[in-house]
Amino acid sequence: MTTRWLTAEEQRAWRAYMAASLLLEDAIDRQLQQDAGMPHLYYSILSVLSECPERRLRMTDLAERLKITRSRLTYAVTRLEKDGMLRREACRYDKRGSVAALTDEGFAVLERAAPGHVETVRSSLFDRLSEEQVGQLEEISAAIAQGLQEDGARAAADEVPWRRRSSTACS
Amino acid sequence: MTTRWLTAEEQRAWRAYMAASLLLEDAIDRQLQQDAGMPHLYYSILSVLSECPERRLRMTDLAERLKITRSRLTYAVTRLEKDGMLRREACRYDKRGSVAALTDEGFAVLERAAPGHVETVRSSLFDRLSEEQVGQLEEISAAIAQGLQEDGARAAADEVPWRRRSSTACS
DNA sequence: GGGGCTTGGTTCAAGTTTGAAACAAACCTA
DNA sequence: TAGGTTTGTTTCAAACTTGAACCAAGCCCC
Repeated sequence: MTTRWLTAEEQRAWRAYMAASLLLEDAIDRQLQQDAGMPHLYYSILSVLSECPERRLRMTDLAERLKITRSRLTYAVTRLEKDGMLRREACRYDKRGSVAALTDEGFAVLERAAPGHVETVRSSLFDRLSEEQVGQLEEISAAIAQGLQEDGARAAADEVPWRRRSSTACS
Repeated sequence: MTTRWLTAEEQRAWRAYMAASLLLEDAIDRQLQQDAGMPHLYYSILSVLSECPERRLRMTDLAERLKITRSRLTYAVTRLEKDGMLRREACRYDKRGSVAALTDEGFAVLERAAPGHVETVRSSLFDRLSEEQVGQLEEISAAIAQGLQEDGARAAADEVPWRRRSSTACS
């Protein structure tokens, strides 16, 4: 199969997207590092926890929500725990499991950092977009994310085909 | 000033965007690591060089095009040079300067890796979007990138106001 | 033409990410 | 119920990124 190269328009879109996503992540990381002393991912961990029932969540679920690897999460949680932002607890149902629980201090830090963070997201992103574009961005992003998650699932299911999920024998 | 929190729609867009950009970068990095033995950024360096006159470019210009810090580039170029993908040359006009020049081997590696890379970009991104959405993505990205670059420039100009760029005395 | 700032680039230490390997608990299934 | 697989998490080494500090070489300007 001969390569389906990118059209001129696709190239422009791809390059613009690359530049934008790099610059945006950079701006946000810098702001949070300045004002909260942690990179964006770490802030997101606290943020997700803060919205969970009882402000706690299993490691795997947390990793899944944030779309990061478990090992990356382990490292981040270790640091956040050292800093007192959260605590690791044993899971009551599954002795293998480990649960990250936001501490009061973690919640306080989050509350203090949130306004600055939102302001950065707003001024870097939403202030530059029309209302219509916000909707477009959501749809585009959702389409991409959905596709890639399916891919991931498919790949996981396919790897090492020996006696795999014997669902209604699909040759 | 009270915080302008994100609306429900903005939150959805923001989360979808975050997920998509993480997943996309991951997918691309994984593919390139597999097939070309280097992460996306390193591939991009070769790619940019390959399109320059004489396949060479000054470090600072390269960093500027890729929107990365000089120090990050230095590290990457050092590795790529070790691997024989490019060579560092002295700049003829400016003795401080250093120029990265793509080697034939680097070019060959790039050519070999390009089809797989394009296929990944296509299947992860463009295959999921309508033609209209490609245009929207470009506009959205361009708006964000432009805004953030201006911010960067403004910040650089503002820092340490003592006797700065004495353009037509503003304030 | 000698300070003093700016620019181009690298270096260094500290922090983060990656992927593979290790472990242990849970889940089959013969 | 023992043995083999899967699942949840951590560990480890190697690779990468960050930001501040550094070193030259250019630039200015009195």
